[in-house]
Amino acid sequence: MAQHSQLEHLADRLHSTSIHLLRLVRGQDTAAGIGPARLSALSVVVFGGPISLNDLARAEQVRPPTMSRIVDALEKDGLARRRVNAADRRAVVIETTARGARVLQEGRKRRVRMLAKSLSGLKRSELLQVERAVRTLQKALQRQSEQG
Amino acid sequence: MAQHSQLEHLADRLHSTSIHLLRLVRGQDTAAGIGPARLSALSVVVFGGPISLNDLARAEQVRPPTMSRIVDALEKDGLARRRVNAADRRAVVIETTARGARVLQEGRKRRVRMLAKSLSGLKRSELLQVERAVRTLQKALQRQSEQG
DNA sequence: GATAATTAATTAGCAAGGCTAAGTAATAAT
DNA sequence: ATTATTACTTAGCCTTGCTAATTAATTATC
Repeated sequence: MAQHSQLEHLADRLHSTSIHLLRLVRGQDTAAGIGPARLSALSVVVFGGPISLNDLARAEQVRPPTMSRIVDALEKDGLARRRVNAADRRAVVIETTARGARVLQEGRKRRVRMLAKSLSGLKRSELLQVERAVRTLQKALQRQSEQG
Repeated sequence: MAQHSQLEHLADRLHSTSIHLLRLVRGQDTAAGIGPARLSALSVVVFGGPISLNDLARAEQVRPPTMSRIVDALEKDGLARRRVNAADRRAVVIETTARGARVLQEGRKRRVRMLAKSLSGLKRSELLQVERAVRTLQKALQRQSEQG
């Protein structure tokens, strides 16, 4: 019972902390003229290389129509481009442009500057603690999304 | 230099972990017929008690018009109600209803069940580690949003 | 006490980003 | 050859963010 209630409380705080963290960086992202969904998708393409629309949607945990529109916007802004997959002409391959890679890095910089301001008050030991916890969480979340 | 790059990496992972965590619970929230913004605002009212619209907007880090519409939706669903502040008749006081408190608890349960599944693979020591990190982060984020 | 300035909330209207359902085109299977 | 499946897009809905402009109440000033 104490176990359950503690876990519930932790889940609540995790949720609320995530919400507030994202609201904090939101201003920076939109200042770049690129929203979080676009930035996140672009990041997958830049770091992971060319990828099909379906795979990108899966990676971002959104439905294909949603990703299709996000890619529309990225293309319109010259941050990514579609290419037909020659081997399977139903499929498209999404790849970044030089501009896309540059904008992504700038977005990261802005974001990290904002978060760094928040984290700068923390002691070295606290930073390490957060780092370890993030690694733990990522592992747990990934396991979850793989299973379903 | 190593410092900066480490901090940048941590910020990136914090950001991405937050996004993925929220996407994970999103399905559960919308299953309750209540979106994340409404749930979060309702939670402030339920746990913090009656509050003015402006203060609620500030607490949720959104603009008053955004909050006004969120409260509209909560009212329409019978989860909260507006009351005129007798002392200052420009202001409204938002308070929860019995149904609001109940729905919030149900939402929490659904969410915690989902997160618990993710966290259930963690050792007790890892849970404590995450708990400490969350507390640290909350402190840091709060300080940030107070300063601006 | 009347007028002006400020404050609290709302309304109107836009954009991003989530969804489902339905359509099109290409490939795979029968 | 026909049928089924697959990849993606289009159309249309909802939520949630914003700014600008409006309304109503309070506070400050003359």
